[in-house]
Amino acid sequence: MDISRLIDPLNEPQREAVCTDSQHTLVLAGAGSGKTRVLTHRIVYLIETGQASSFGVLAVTFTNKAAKEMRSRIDTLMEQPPRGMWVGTFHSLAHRLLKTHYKEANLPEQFQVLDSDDQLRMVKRIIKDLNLDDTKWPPKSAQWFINGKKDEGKRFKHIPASNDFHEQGLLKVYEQYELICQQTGVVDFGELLLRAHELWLNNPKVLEHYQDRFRHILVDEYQDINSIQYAWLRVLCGEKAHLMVVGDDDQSIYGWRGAKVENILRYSEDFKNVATIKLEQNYRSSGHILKAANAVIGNNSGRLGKELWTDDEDGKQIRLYAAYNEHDEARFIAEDMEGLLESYNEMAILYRSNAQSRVMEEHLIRLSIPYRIYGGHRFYDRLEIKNAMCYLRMLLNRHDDTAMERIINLPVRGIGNKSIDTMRIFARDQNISFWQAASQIVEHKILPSRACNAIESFITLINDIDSQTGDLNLTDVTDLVIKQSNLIAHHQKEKGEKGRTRVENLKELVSAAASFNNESDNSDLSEFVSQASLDAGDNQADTHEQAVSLMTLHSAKGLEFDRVYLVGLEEQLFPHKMSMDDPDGLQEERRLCYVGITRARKHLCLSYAESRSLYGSSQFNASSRFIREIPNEHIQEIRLKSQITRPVMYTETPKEIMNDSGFQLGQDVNHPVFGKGVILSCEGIGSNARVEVKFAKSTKWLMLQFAKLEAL
DNA sequence: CCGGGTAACATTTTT
DNA sequence: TGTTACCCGG
Repeated sequence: MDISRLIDPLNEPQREAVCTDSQHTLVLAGAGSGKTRVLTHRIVYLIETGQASSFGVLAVTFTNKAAKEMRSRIDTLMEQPPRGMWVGTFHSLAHRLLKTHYKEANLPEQFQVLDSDDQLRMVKRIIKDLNLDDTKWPPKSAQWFINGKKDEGKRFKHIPASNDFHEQGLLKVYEQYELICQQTGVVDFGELLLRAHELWLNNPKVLEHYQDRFRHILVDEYQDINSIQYAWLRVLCGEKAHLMVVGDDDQSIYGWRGAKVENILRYSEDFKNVATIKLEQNYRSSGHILKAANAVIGNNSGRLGKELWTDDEDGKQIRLYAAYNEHDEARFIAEDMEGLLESYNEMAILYRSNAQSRVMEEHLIRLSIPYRIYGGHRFYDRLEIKNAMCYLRMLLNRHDDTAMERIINLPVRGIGNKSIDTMRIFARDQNISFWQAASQIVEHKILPSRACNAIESFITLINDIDSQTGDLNLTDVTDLVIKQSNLIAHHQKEKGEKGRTRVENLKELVSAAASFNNESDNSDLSEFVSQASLDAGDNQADTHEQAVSLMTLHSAKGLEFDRVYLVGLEEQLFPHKMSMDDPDGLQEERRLCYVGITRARKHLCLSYAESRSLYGSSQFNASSRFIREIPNEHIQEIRLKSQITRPVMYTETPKEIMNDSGFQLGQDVNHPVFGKGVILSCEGIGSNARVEVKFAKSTKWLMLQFAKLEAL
């Protein structure tokens, strides 16, 4: 077998990693050093040299996207697509295991996955049922508590009773929550991992089977692994498996949700015979950018220590723009992009928090620059989609209370809150499911006849749909559901753009079902519903359209662009005020900055605003310490064009700077419609001259030739 | 059932 | 400041 095509394109450390004989391997892969390449080549290498069969390979990632990417890259490397190989996220693998061994895991065959939305509803209800004050125990934080515990691998029974009154409440919620999940046969994300781990521990035979099978286990993004994922992996590996983990301690940015960098730092202690390989040659960014990244991350302590280098030239210096407010910042970027011939697809604006995107949008729209915001709600999280999915869930399992509660009066069929309350209490007292409660209430006419009729119509509806689905395929079932349930009609009645998009989304769901049917050759409804909760539902519908990408630094991890604008580099914002006082928090912020810088291939532009209005009030923050951590020789400061002034609060008397608008920054003006305002900025010449004015209720850009502005 | 008014809220996010 | 969730009145 000729493996030169696998080996030849690699550099020395990459090759070492791909060909290692070591049982355990830690690959420290810096940003842009080719880690996915190492992982995929390694897998194909193992198979083609006969060291592993494809059945014996397990590769774990964090996101579905990464799993998909890995799969397709392996497929292109291999002469024939490998069979029986497991590639997936921790969650999807756990789900698969639990589906197969549902009995051993003490789950119903048709158990469903509870997404965070459903989870929150459930927690809310429990808090209410327990008569807990939801101001003292906000559902969100109870949810956070539960998930945190599960990420640590702790069930209610593992947690010692607490003296703290507040924690006692949380524990009660947790206890009740576990109970209800078990009763209704639903499993949340953390539970998937927890159960999968317990499956190993409680069923030695099952464990043994998988230990025998998976002799080669590979894990991507190892720095992001949490306690329960680690535990699961540790048990599966046992003594025999070969474990290769790939990660970068400098890119650990999910500590706040349970990821433990310690796992990567401790790897050589936890496993024996570890070969450590560092990938430090970077193939992505030019010199200045890389050196800046090294300098910044160099301020962190406790690193495993890597220093990226490149064969590439220094390239362009990093530009630094000092804006005087967030509008100036956004305007500068939009104008900077406007004249470029590069493709918009190769540009990104990265920010620390989502709230920053709006101003950017405004200015991009103004210059008609197409953009796409990442990290919105996932397709399957949209209201109308969730509703439709709940109908599907009801077909699978009538006792899915969460689903039923959501759709029993949707579209409206005259079952009011009072009736639902009665049903809920009835169900709880009798210890039966919502569905059973509904049937009995109808049967014994416990509610007024109008309500009973309505409830009965719901029961009939579900049964009717169910009886029609007999030999239909998945696509047709979905289509049937959205029509028969009247969801389409319901949203069609909604006026405005909203209703239209909702109807479109519902139709999109039918095509999603169709493609699930085709791609995975699977028409199992249950699988489809599970996949929906485990999959983000690919947000990137129109990737082909040219557009600038806007996203948070977190969601930028793993991506790269020719031209990156890293904005809002101000103390309090980045590093964020919630994290900066804690040393670990600050280090994580710095890693985030490192991630941001290393996203850029050729151009990086940093910016900060001297004044930023956030949540109503203006803040005057110092520029971020991260800027100062970059040596000067890599930075080129950009000064403003002559007609625009620097800082100066608008409330103060502005400097004597005139521009083509004839107005001064900070000047008070009056507008016939909007009333009194203050000039924030001016731009354009002659008939294009326009000013930005802050009025009492809004801030607007006005064309001077049209707006009848009066100086005060 | 809708719509308006208003109080509370506002890192980061995948599964 | 802008959004959103929730409450009350019509």
